[in-house]
Amino acid sequence: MPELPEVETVKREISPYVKGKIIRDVKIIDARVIKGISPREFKKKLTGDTILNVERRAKYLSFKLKSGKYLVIHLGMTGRLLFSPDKYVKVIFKLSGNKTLYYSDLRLFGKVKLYNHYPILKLGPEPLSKEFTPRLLKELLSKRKTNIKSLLLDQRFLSGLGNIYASESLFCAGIDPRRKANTLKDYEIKNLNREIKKVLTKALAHKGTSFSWFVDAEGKKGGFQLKLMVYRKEGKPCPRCKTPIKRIIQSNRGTYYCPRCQK
DNA sequence: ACCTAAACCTGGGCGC
DNA sequence: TGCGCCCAGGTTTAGG
Repeated sequence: MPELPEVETVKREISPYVKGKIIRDVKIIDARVIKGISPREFKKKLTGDTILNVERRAKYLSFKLKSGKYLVIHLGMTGRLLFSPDKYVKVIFKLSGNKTLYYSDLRLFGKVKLYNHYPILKLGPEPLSKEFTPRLLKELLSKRKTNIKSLLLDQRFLSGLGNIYASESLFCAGIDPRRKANTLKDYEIKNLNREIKKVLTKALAHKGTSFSWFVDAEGKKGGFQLKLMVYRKEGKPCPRCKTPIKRIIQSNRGTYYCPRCQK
């Protein structure tokens, strides 16, 4: 489900409601989502602690706790943080002020983990940060021989992009997803850098993309699925030149692109 | 060091 | 209705 814009949307929605709240109780419905420690330990360590704030890094949400610990949640493909339960609730956090936060996850690719200290995650730069410049992108690309699409999905290279926004950014930049990373020209790198920022910013303004799974904490869908150019549009006309959109497989993931517009 | 394929799960949608 | 297949917003691993 969730890439940077979706995770950021969840963060913005839940922050005001969970900040300053005490975790009164933790109920674990399915222990498979809890990583690193036993469900008993998890519940014991968390109960009574206070949530100071919520941050997003890449596709991770981290809850900073008063004790100095960090509760880190990755939504995987179908993870949700909700204020009302759905069919697939796996963990229940009872908070002070009569608020309950539900972690729901159909496919169980998500992760809930408790760190004793600030988590060190092996992640590339944030695409919406000032640090992510054409110059930095050029530097990162220069060492890599793999295709540009797969590289954009690699979180150690650049963090926050997923399958939707990788395809969309490459379309907007007019770059063929099969191109070897180190063969991109300077002007293409500049375009790609700009389009990544543009696509993510726009998606964020629409509160993310919702096909079937993504909803925010209030259960509301995003709106960016109406703005997609190529993603999941195989056979449909390219919005720019009307050539049918193609779907290919790269690193076991579907890639959508226009064979005419993307060189 | 770098790259790819498969594994982890459950469900929706389609053709027959 | 049902079966079998393909598809799905992600990450980690095993192996070349």
